[in-house]
Amino acid sequence: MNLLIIEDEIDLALEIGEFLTKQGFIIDHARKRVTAEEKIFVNEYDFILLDLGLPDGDGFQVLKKLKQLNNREDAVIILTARGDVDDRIKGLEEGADDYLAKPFSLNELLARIHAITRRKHKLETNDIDVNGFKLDIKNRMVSYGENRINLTKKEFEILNYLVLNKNRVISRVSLTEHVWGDILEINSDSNFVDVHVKNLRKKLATHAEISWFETVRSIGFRINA
Amino acid sequence: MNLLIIEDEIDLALEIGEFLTKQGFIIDHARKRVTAEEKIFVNEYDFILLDLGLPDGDGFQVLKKLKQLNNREDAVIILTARGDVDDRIKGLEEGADDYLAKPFSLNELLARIHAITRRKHKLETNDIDVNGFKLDIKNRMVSYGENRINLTKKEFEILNYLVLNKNRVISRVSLTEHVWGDILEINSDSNFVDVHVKNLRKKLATHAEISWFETVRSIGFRINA
DNA sequence: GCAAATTTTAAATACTATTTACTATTTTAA
DNA sequence: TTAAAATAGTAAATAGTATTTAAAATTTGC
Repeated sequence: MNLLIIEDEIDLALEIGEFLTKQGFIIDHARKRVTAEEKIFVNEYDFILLDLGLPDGDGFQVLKKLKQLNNREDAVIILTARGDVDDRIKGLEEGADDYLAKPFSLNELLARIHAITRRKHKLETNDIDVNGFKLDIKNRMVSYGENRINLTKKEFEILNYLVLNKNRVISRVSLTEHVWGDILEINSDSNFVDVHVKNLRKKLATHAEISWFETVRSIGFRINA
Repeated sequence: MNLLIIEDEIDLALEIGEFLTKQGFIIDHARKRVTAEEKIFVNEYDFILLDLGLPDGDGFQVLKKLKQLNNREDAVIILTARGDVDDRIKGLEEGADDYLAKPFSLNELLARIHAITRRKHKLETNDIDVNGFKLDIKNRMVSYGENRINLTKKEFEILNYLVLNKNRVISRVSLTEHVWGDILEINSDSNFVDVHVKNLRKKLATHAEISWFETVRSIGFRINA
């Protein structure tokens, strides 16, 4: 999953970034309103952490611009100063998914992210069952019955993203965007996505039949469940 | 569906072209006003992406010329610089179907294209029912009841174009234009249209009776629904 | 700083879609 | 009724895309 931090306090942004990178997230960072907007127009994010007080404008402006775009599912978490109740209310009214009062613990942030994922995909728990395979999104573990399947970070991220978007064709571009980050910086005439998909499939296939993990020719992949 | 990109930034045009080609679109490209106009006179497009700032003139001129032609249903999406509100309004007044502010994400473009298709054909959703067969235009999937039907790109495009123009006879030339692109570059004494229609019919017919998929002798095909 | 694990690149192979070329069948109209 | 035209069907050649493998580069964990 990819995440954009819109925050001018660089130390804070770096701290969050480092923590979430360890959790397998792909982090992008904008310090100013304009850069944030540029990034949002071009890339799609699973999560956006939005600080309201930016040097060149108001976080709400960014939120408004985002909401004008079509077909976007970026989840927005607003970062406010503690006690600033009005901002929180306004944020939620403008379509943010959650807010977090500064200072907050990184674990709290992570908990919110998982909560939003559950809500967005209508999950009861942090576990998802896909044709007998169990994905534990919180602990980033995959198993089939009693057998643990050791996936690398990229393999897990691919599976995770496809599973959360099951029954939809996910293009290679979109998969790249969410698992590797900013498309503009990626060498697109390589086949690294396919190689990882191959390795992932091989690991899964040792446990069961995986015809539900389809390739959609010339577009991308789809997991049927 | 075919689409003409009128845009002088070659990198942008190529990026859009590559993305939409993967989605099954047939792409044509003009960098200058004059070439764009020539192409419009010769071919009919499902969609035209029109950048306003062209090296040899104004995009509005192209739009005006297009609107003077009769019996045309090309949908026009104007590309403007973000913030240029006057141009958007003028564009819509001059008969454009939508506008898109640069820079934009490719998914946003695709969303607009689908929205226009729905509007143009008065569809409530992205699904069309044709005598029991279900076409999901967004995911490019066809099914009959619970059964998925795997169509190749060309097969899907043929069905899609005929279905969107149901109850009208579509000539081989017109079908060729919209599914294969620029007629001038196509070998017209070949029978590839018929071969694909044959293959498509065969796949559909395994699920149900398809007498509604008619051949109109010496002209083309018609889907009755 | 080294060894192991992971990611990326690159090239070969396998597979699927598209087009061509040809034959068989159907339709039309003299 | 029959010959010409149009369409339907088949199979092989070509083009395009996906999969697999292996090795190089990079990152991670001790």
